[in-house]
Amino acid sequence: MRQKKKLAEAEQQSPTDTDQMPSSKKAYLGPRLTLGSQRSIYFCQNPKDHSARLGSEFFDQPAVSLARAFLGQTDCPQVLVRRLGDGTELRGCIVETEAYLGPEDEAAHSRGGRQTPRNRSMFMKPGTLYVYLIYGMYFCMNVSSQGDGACVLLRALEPLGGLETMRQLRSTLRKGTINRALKDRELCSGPSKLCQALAIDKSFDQRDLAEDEAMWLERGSLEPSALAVVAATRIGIGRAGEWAQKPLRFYIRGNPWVSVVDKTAEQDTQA
DNA sequence: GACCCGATTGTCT
DNA sequence: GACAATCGGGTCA
Repeated sequence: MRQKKKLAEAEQQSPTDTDQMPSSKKAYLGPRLTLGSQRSIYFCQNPKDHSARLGSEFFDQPAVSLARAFLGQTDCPQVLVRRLGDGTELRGCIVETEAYLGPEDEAAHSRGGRQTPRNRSMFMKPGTLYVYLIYGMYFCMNVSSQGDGACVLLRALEPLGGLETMRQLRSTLRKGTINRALKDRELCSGPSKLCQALAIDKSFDQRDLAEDEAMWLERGSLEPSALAVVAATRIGIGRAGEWAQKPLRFYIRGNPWVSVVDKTAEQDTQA
């Protein structure tokens, strides 16, 4: 497949990264905090390489809890790190997620307890990636959570590092003939956009986010966002009946990298 | 096999 | 806001 070939090429080469952190960040998240002695039970040391990597304990919680934990409901937004074949690291903090609860959830691929080769990773241990192809051309990335067939969809990232590489990956992989330069906020503001920006494809399916060498999660270092998380209905699941109405999408209020803003939900969850 | 649908995105009007 | 793109996976005969 052409797209797969491009991803393979991205693994091999990436441009020199000299980009800075987006300037609009401070406007809504306030000053950065340093980690200092801040540690949680989820914080683990990996002497091999990733000192701030989150371990498997972090992922071992129910889907709703994990979906909120990615956004830093109780501390700060977590950072997804992708290391390409040439050593380039792409970083972005998670600003939007959706929880899929498993067999009971009519919107989940595991509804009714369906277990197929495609969604097998939904039933694997918490922290396992579930990557699938949608509409024949896009990938979506989930992280399995506690609970059989339950997982969390990563919908949007706020890019923190490697923006020029992300821009190149997005421009190369996306559809359309007009090759205008993408704005920062167009890089990772959607489940498939972030997969393109981080060069994530089906080969990541069933990998363990707690152990993988090419991608991991780090404890974020921005200020806590406990009061800024909005709970809204999930996107693109109109046929899921009453489950389509449940507030299982979570995002950081006011964050410009969120894919879809729900003003009604924001009024219902006034900070 | 045949057929239908989709946890999306980008373009056009 | 409408709609096309594009194909793997699920379902059914």
